[in-house]
Amino acid sequence: MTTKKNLFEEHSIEYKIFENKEALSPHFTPPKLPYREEEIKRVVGLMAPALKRGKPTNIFIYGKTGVGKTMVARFVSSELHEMCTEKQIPLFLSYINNRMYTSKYAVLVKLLKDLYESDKQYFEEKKLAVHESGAPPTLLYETLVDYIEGKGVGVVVILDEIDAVRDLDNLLYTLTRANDETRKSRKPEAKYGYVAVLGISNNLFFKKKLDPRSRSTLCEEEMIFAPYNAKQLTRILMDRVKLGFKDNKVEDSAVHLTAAVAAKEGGDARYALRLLRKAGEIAEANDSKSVSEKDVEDAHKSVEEDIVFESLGTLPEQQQVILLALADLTANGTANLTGEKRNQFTSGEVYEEYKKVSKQVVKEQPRSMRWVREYLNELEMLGFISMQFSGKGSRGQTRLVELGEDPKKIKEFILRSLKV
DNA sequence: CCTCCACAGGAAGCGCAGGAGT
DNA sequence: ACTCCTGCGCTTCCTGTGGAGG
Repeated sequence: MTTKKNLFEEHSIEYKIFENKEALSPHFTPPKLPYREEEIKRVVGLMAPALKRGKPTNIFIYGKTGVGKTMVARFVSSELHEMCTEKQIPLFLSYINNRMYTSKYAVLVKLLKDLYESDKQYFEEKKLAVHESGAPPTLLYETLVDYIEGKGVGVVVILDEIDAVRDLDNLLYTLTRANDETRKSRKPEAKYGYVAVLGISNNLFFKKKLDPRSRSTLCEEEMIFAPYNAKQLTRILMDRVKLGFKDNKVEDSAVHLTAAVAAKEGGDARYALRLLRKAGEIAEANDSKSVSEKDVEDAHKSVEEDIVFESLGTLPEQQQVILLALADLTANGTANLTGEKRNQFTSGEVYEEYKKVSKQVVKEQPRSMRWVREYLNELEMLGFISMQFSGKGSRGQTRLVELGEDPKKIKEFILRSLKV
């Protein structure tokens, strides 16, 4: 006897444990942000001038992943936007994730596109063109200034993961110059306009690389978000449990364990939620009547692997090849004269291995050493490897490269991701 | 002390894709 | 349709640097 199965059948199953799975997703904005009241208050204070048609203070927010930086920024700015709309104060809000827009040029194009989307009418009336890549940068800049001046609109740009912008100095200079220009040329009848920047980063050290002028621009006001501790995470999770799960489907002990694990991982709330969601999925799949500690433990392992694999998979192919080469070196543990296993390799050694792997595994011409050094820097920034200068003991000036994760797993993941 | 090693990272430039201006 | 630009990914060339070797 044939059982006809609809393709969508498994997606139409009613959940027994989840009430609203969305509430556990990283994109969900909860109605309340516990333990961030102070930070919210401060950002509100700094942005408040917008309500009097003044330029908000530029803000730089720093903190590890999953400590609510983006949430606070988006929450406060959308409230501000709401209030401005109510009071009929022109304000434009743009959220840009710099992981996707990694140059001044790309950011400018994105910003203009957003402006166009929100105000097509004005753009067409004034015959301001929307530019795609290829347009001269000065033209992009002029369009931006024209719009701000002509409309007298305040523009608040949230630059998330701002450290990913390669020519950040240049970008900040351009944006602030737009301010000076609109202010200078303001005729009595002209309306007020400005660009305010809210930068977010989880890498404090990048600040040192900025040139002093752009640092003082960006960091007019600096805020540091501390990681959540286990107790705070528990409360955050409890709130979400109420929203995301049916009543009494998550054991208290499971929540506490999740919070404890996430606290140890650096107080990352996003991680905690992901863990809880995975635990819920496991419980759901097992047809359990509630989420238990055991489910959280199981989720811990699989989430850990998911995260590594996901981030590995988004890397450019050549960077994956480099990691593969490094993993090979580390796994084979090329013994030195004294016979001990090494896990650090000079950039030259990595390059030699990379050349081999690139030709053999991916049938491709290896990149030049100069460019591989650039790749290595990127991989370090992303935390896949760590590097330090070879101090004494080594001849010449080089850097020692070390893999951050277990070489066997990296190897397995990359081979899977490259499909070879 | 000087020189050399083994790189680091800046500068210039090249081919390409793709928009602007004509 | 064309020429002129620009950004992007990358190579080539180059100067800088800190310890090792003589």
